[in-house]
Amino acid sequence: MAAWRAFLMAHARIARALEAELQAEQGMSLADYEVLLQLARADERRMRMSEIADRMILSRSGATRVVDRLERSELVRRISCESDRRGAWAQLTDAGYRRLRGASPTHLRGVARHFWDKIPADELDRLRESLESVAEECPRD
Amino acid sequence: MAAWRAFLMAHARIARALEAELQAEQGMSLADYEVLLQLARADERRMRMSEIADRMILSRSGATRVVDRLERSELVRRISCESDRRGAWAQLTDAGYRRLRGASPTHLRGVARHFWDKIPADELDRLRESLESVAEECPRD
DNA sequence: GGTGTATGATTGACTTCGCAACTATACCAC
DNA sequence: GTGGTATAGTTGCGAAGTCAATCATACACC
Repeated sequence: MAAWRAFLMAHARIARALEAELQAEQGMSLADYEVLLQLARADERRMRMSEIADRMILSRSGATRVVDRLERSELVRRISCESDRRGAWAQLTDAGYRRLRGASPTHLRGVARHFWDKIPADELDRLRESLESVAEECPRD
Repeated sequence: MAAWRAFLMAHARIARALEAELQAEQGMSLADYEVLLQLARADERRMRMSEIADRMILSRSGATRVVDRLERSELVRRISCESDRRGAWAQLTDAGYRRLRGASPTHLRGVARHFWDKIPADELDRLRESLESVAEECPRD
């Protein structure tokens, strides 16, 4: 049980610290950052709404609202899907890409300081494996 | 970086699953459960508001509101502090204790199924150590 | 003892997110 | 094609949490 509490504790503290740093230095939320990052890595820098929801572990309405916000800041644009007219793509704009690149040093430094650096390298790898298997087998909705 | 993403992923999925199960079977949120649990373990089953905020990694106003909710359900009562009249205790009521005991099997089963059981016992221990050190050294506000 | 600052808790305004309901489109069966 | 069901996304509403401001009390210093 101690491991579980440590897990919750670590998550809460790190997430809060990263959020605060990103907000202070870059005026961006962690959620927004993560979405921009996923989009930047995606093919043609675009993803379907539901894909965003899945990767972010967000409800579908949650995805709608994140993209709403990002679209208002012109970091992302919506493109309706040709092949399935119910669907929509969210695509990273150039401004969005620049914004992401601008913010990433802050984020990477934060993750390093609060997470990587505290964990021995060999343990980091085992930890990744364990957590991946935990996430993998967890009910997907 | 993969370790960090796995960490986020695992947290999001497990927390969501536990929340859903607890809500479905016991009509209780995870946040409320955790507060009741901390209170049950505390001396005289009571804690100061700010202590609750710290342990839950919540803002002070957040703590006020959780206790508001629990007080409305009569699972907790507020007692003004004798020695520092600005302060307040939140104390678990008997009903609150029964509610906690009623809900704990659901929660424990969930943590076991989604977390413990997926991680080899020896790794679980190393993981706890790593995460504790991570949480420990994280800026406390 | 009076003044100034720090601290515990609460409140109001706001943001974010989930659920349930809804719309629009796709797909399947006949 | 028509009807029924499933899926993609959005929207209204409510729940929960934050920040900044506020109030009351404590504490320190002169």
